[in-house]
Order: sequence, then C-alpha cells, then structure tokens
Amino acid sequence: MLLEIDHHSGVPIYRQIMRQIRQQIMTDGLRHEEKLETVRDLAARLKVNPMTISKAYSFLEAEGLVERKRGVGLFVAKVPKDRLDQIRAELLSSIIDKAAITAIQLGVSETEAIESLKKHYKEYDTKNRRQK
Amino acid sequence: MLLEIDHHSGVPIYRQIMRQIRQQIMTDGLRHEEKLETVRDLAARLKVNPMTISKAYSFLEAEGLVERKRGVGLFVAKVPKDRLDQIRAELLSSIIDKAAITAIQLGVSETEAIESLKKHYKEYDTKNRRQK
Amino acid sequence: MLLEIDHHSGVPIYRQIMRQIRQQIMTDGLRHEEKLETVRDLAARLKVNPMTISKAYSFLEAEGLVERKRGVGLFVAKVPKDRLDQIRAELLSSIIDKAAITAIQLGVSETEAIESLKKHYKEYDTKNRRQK
Amino acid sequence: MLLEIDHHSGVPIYRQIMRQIRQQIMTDGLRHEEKLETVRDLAARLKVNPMTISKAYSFLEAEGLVERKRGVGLFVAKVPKDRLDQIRAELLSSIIDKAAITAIQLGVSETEAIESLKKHYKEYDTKNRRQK
DNA sequence: GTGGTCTAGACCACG
DNA sequence: GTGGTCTAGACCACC
Repeated sequence: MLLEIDHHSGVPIYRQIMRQIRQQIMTDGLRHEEKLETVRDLAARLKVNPMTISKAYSFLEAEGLVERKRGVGLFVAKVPKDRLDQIRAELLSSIIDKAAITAIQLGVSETEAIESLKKHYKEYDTKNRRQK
Repeated sequence: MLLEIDHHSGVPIYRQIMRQIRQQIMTDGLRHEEKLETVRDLAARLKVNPMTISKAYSFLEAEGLVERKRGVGLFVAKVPKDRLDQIRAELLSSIIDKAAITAIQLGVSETEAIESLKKHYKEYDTKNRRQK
Repeated sequence: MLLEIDHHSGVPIYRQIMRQIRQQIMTDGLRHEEKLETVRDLAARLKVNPMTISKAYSFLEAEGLVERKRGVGLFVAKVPKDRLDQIRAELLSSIIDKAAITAIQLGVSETEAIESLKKHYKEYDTKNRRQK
Repeated sequence: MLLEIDHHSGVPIYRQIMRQIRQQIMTDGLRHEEKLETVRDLAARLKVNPMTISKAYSFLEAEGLVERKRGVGLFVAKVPKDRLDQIRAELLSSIIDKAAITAIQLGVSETEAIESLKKHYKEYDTKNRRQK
C-alpha cells in the first residue's frame, strides 16, 4: 500500500493516513476483505509512532470502512455501494466548498474558478497518461 | 471591517483573523495606509482576549502586510500590486489544486466537479444576497 | 545551548532569544536538523514563562529558520548555505554602516574608529578567555 | 535645522530627534546659544505629536546640552569642550561596541570587521565629496 | 490613547 | 511527552 507522509504540511499525520486509506478504498486500490498492514509494520515503514497508526485505524473503524477481526488483524469492510457513494459525495462537497469559499473571498469569478479547475484537471490527466 | 469568528472550527482564532484581514487586503476591502481597528476595540467587538488580536497583528506585521506607527495604531502596509496579484494567484492555484486532486482520486469526472463548484458558488450567492 | 538573558536591557526577552538562536544557526553552533531545547526545559532553565519561549520559537518558525515536528519537538530548519551567508553579510554590513555613519558625523577619523573597534575586540577576547 | 524621522525603524521618535540634535551640536551644525525651534513649530513641521518633541527637549536639557530660558525658548547650552569630547567618546564607544559584539557573534574576524569599516568610510567619503 | 510584554494557569491536539 | 491556544490581569513605553 502506497502511503506518503508530509511532516511539514500542518495536517495531523493520523489524518493524512486516514485520508489516503479512505481514498484507496474508494478507488478500489484496497479491495473489500483485504487485510491491512499491522500497526507495528506500518509504523516502522512510515517511521511514525505506532499510536499514530492505531489512532488512524480506530477512526476508520468508527467510520465503518474497516473491521477488526480479533487476533487476526484489520480488514477493509464490506461497504454497501450506497454508503460509498455517500462518502464520496461528502468528501467532494467539502473540498469543493473550501475551494469555492476561498475563491469567492479572493474576488475570483465563477468563470475564472472553473477555468482554473479545468486547467488542473488537464494537468493531472497529462501526467497520468505519461505514467501509463 | 467585517470579521467573523467560528469558535468551534478548531482553527485558532488568531489565524482566522489573519486569514480574513489578509483577504480583505487582497481584495482591497482594506486599502493601503488605512488604519486598522485598535487591538482593544477589535477584542471587545469579537469578545476575545486582546492578546489574541495582538498575536494576529504581530504575525501580519512579520509578513509585511501591516505596519505599526508607534502610539498611533496599526496600518495596512504599502504592498506593490504585483506582489498582491502574485499572492492571490498562488492561493487560488493551491486550493483548486487540492480540490482537483481529491476529486480525481475519488473518480469524479471533470463535469461533475464543475457542477459541484457552480452549485457552491450559487449557494454562497444566495446567502450573500439574503444578508444584504 | 548557551543563552543569556538580560532582564534589564529593555530588549524583549523573546527577541533576545530569537537573536541568539538565529546567530547560533548562522555560526553553525546549531546545526541543520538539530533538535532545539523543549519549550518547557528552556523556560525552566532561563526562569521565564513558557509562553515567552514559545513566542520566540513561533516567530523563528515564521522566518523559516525552525521547523516543527508535531508531538516531537522543534528542529533547526534546512537553510541553504548561500542564504545563510547572505543573511550574515547583510547583518554585518548594516551594523557597521550605522557605526560608520555615527562616527563620521561625530567627526571621528577612520584611524580612531579602527582603534576603537580593535579595543572592543580585545575586550571581548579577554572576557571570553576568562570564561573558558 | 535638518531633521528626519523614520517611522518604521522601531527607534522611538523622541530618541531619533535627540540623536540628531545631539550630533548637530557636536559637529557645530547648531552653535552655542543658538535658539532651537519651538516645540509647536517643530511638531508641525515633522508631523509629530508635540509631546514627542517636548520629551526630546526635556531629555536633552537633563543631559545639559540645552537650556530653557523662561518665556523665551530653548537654546543650545554652552558646553565645555571637555564635556563635548566625553560625550563624543561615549557615543562612539557605544555604537562601536554594538557593532563589535554583533560581528564577533557572527563569527567575523577582527581583520574582516576592520576591512568592512574602512569600506564604509570610503563610501561615505566619496558620497560626501560629490556633494561638495 | 496606542500597542507590547510578561506571567500564571488552564485546556487541547498530537504522537 | 511535545507544542499551541486562550484567558485575565498587570505593567511598560510611546505618542
């Protein structure tokens, strides 16, 4: 599982981990029933305090995206497609909301904002194709 | 000067203040050389401790956006328009970039993302008109 | 880390701390990535309030000389050597410039000024050796 | 009398005024028994609070450089040459002291410091001759 | 009147 | 354990 930590971003590490795991579940990078790395292993790999991993896992469990099997480990939960769609919509809305508020407060017009968004989509597209 | 504090957002009050003042300077809501509200007045109005306001002002001063005149008060600094435009562009690009990456990773199409952005713009518009 | 506070100098304590840490970074007394004393430890040692230390650290962080690692502590930031040299040269030039202007305005000859400078160097040298 | 105020230097305005008047007395820009501008006039000219001028004058009086003649105004005092030399030496020593301390703490060698001082002397010399 | 500094003490988030 | 935030209240320098 690919996970990257940015120590200088100001975003709590456990939230960075949560976000990345969540997205990998959304996009089927992590499949239903798949076993997650143990807290210890992941902590060692990311050079991070084990409690931090544990915290991220606990929250994901509370969200219902992950299930503990006692003595065995943590697994990606079976999540109904409805629920996935709902989460996806919430995530999208919240991030777009933030962007819109900032843009509006900066005095950026709707048209400009959309242009900027399209531009970033294209950039990502290009990068992605190159990688493939 | 319009300033709103959200005590439950988790974002430190002094940072909320910094962000809002910065943005008002960006959008010419606050003009060069204009006097800022006094620490005590603003503190009383927002019902927070004067030191919290002072902290926000101090950091803005360190950023070069605000200048002291001793015994008189604080004033918006002269910042070249080029520099302002540069900062504005950076802020917009960074926030749209984040939104775009998240959207793409969630498997959201460009069209959907734009629709969502438009929706948020409309919502803000509606809210704004009601206030007026 | 050697730090000395003069409570009677009129210079704010947090600025005295900032200046001394800045200079130790300049002169490699503090190396890149080195951990700084914790806020509480330094506060206890210097017998000042922890917030005073925290304030100094915060401003140094805003200057980019110091970085936080959450829950771990504060570290000297990676600053390119070029940049350090540049800052050092600016500091030296500005202080010598002030001294030269004052001396000239007082009608002090170049020779006299140099003599005075040498004297102060010697005094400092002597004091320093005694301490060792 | 030429006086320049820098509102952004951090140095208290009344001290800026004191320093400049003191130096003009030292260098005979202001002669013994010469009448100083009234508090009001100077305040109006420098666009500064009259109390600030008054404060500067009071301190200069306390230093013995200036004398009040009741109902008439302020005058440059007759200062014995010894006293002038003493003040001049003190001023020189204090400013060179500051420069030396900073230089030493930056790890600048005595030779380098002297070179820098010479350079600044030459620069000033050149500028000065051009003006004449 | 202005802002700045410092303290003591409480509370919180993060690891 | 780490640092960060906020408060209440005192004191100071400057204009």
